[in-house]
Amino acid sequence: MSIAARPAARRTLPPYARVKRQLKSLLAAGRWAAGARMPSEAELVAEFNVSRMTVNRALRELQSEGLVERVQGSGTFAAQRGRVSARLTIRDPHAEIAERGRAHRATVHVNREERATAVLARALGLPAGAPLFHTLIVHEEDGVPLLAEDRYVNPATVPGYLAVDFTQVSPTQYLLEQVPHWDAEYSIEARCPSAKEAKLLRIPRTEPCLVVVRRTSTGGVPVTFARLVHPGTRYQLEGTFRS
Amino acid sequence: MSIAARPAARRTLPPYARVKRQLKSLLAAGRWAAGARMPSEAELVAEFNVSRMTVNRALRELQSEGLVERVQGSGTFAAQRGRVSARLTIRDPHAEIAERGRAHRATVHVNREERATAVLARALGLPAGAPLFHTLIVHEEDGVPLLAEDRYVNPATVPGYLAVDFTQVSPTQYLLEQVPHWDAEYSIEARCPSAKEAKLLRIPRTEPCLVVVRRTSTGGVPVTFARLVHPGTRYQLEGTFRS
DNA sequence: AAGTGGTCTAGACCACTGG
DNA sequence: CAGTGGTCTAGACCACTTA
Repeated sequence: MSIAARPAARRTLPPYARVKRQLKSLLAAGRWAAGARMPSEAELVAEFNVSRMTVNRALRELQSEGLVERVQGSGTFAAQRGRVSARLTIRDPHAEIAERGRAHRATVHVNREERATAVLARALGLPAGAPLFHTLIVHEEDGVPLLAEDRYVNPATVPGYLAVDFTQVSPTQYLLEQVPHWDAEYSIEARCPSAKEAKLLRIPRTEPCLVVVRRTSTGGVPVTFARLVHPGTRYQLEGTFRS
Repeated sequence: MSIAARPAARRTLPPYARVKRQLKSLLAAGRWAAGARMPSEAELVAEFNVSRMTVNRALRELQSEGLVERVQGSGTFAAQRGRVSARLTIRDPHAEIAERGRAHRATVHVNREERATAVLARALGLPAGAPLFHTLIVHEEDGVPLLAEDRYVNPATVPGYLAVDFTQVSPTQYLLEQVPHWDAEYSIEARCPSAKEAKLLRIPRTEPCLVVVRRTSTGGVPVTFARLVHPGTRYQLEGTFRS
């Protein structure tokens, strides 16, 4: 046998991956219009000669990547085209800084109960004027401010929130422990900081910041609404994806 | 039977979800240190009285959410704590704008072959001075610039790239069709635009921009290196996640 | 009622890791 | 070598949608 036969390439793709790859190619090539119905699991079973669990896995993963939508009892549908789903990892600031071997310090600027303004009430699904918890914490790495974390919390879901010592435990970490299962929506944008934020972060008002606005809920009940402001020169989000 | 028994709550969670939830809670509570070994599939099978496929699914999903790492032949290990995995959807600008019912226009400012600088050569895994394709395209929505897309492409992977009419087909769309299976790394940061970018986007140099830098490869071969600059006031990224 | 996806199972074979 | 994860299968039951 020639030693040059197969340098280091992987053998054959496993069946579920082959199904996935084929469907991905067809989706990318526009085989189905957005929203159009795709072959059923049974049809794919016949076409690829694999078991239903195998095509099911392929389709489930395509769904989790946002490439198809599936509706029980109805079918599998092509998602909007030209869409790439990426995974973004959001770290707890304390853990992230500690991992780099730097010193993390959190300064608590606000930690109190307030009454919900109309906007906040809507974001947290509470009546206007309802009590809610508010914290404003600045995280520093080796004395350099990296993040201003302005957060509102629904008291009903995390009653002990205000009693936590946030110089020791970050809100993210505490909330992850208290409410392990979330749904969230977030948006990321570039903005100049408000005057207050600039002062807290000790940057000029003209310095671009990465602003992450996040709203989380658990089982349909809103939990927290947070605005995370990172100085653009000191911080960036990173991620990977596969398509 | 009382009709008030169960208003609208969902029934019992399916077994794989219960396994997942339990492990998530324990992970969040710090039951295993980062990198520590977690119970094997066989142990979880015994503990939860489910089949191996069921715990396998739970663990696979936790892995895809970045909460555990799995090594064949070795075991399942807790990932770093305080980590939340989010899904970010990156849309093709043409499709995104069209979907809003707005007019999309792409202006091609650069479309040529160039020689790789040292930095670009490294990013694309080419020797310095190697030829590569360069496009610089500005996307407008109803006449307002939304994105400056500065992209370098490895000619070996997409030889026909320069011949495409990018006023009709966006690079993203074309590349998705040509190279359906990617790996990518990206970073997101807030920056002021360069003088050239400010001019292209018709914004002041002081306006914060969301800058996405993305490097993609297929099967280990680099394909493209892109810098996407969005005016902060006109664009934001959005996403969802579940934990 | 028929079709579709959601899920579970019991057993199986393989590849890889570790001692 | 034993233990671990990676994957497949054939059949099953259920819930939901559609007609």
